[in-house]
Amino acid sequence: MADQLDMTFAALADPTRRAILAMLLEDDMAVTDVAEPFEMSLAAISKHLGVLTAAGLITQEKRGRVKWCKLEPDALRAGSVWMKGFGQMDAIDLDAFEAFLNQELSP
Amino acid sequence: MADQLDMTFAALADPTRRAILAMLLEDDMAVTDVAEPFEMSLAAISKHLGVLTAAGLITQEKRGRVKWCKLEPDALRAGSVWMKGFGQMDAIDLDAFEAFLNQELSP
DNA sequence: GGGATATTCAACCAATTGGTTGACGTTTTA
DNA sequence: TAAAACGTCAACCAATTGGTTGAATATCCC
Repeated sequence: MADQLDMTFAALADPTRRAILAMLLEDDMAVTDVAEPFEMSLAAISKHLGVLTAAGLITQEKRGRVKWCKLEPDALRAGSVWMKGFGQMDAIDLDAFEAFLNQELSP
Repeated sequence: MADQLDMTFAALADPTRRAILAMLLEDDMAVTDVAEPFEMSLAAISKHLGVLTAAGLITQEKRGRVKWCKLEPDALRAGSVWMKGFGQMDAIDLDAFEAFLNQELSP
């Protein structure tokens, strides 16, 4: 199964989903309002929100008939940290990083 | 078509490709040597390297019959910068990275 | 109750992805 | 010169992805 990093990066690899995250940065939003600026069906947006939710990048809470979408920026942490590891190699603990590499290599 | 962020994140969304990047962090490698630890065909690895090259995450240079693969860590910057827009990312530092490593290591 | 609103579900479709195998072109080595 | 090593290409396949439409499920309001 796809692990956390797989899901995080895959979720970010779509411009519609990145745009949704950017919108949610401003404020929590209902599904219908998230969908409004996009030229695609509500069902398509609902699927995108499902991908973002599965990746933990957003959470959804239903109040009445409205489902509110909320950004979870902490979920970006793992991915961001992984990326940063490639820019700061001179600064990090090499032994720990080796161990991390070995773990990535064993499926 | 797919823009730079699309390709960067999509390339990172596969554990084989992340493992390859991690290997290249140690040193430049020939395609055959990149493929060696994986239980899949050389052609499959060649395709993964193509995806990484298209995303700009690695470059390949042929010398003789050997094609050397080299990490291009700067290509991660666009994605890293995008993620930084999401607030808490500023808090990421060395301590966070080491904590991440330790957490990843305990099964 | 009945109609409008909010969202998802199910079936379908085309395109993409990640893998395979076998043939092929280069370059090195014996 | 012939064989081996390095790597890609082409064709194929199954599974996944991103989208559609239409029906279904809740919930709110009159």
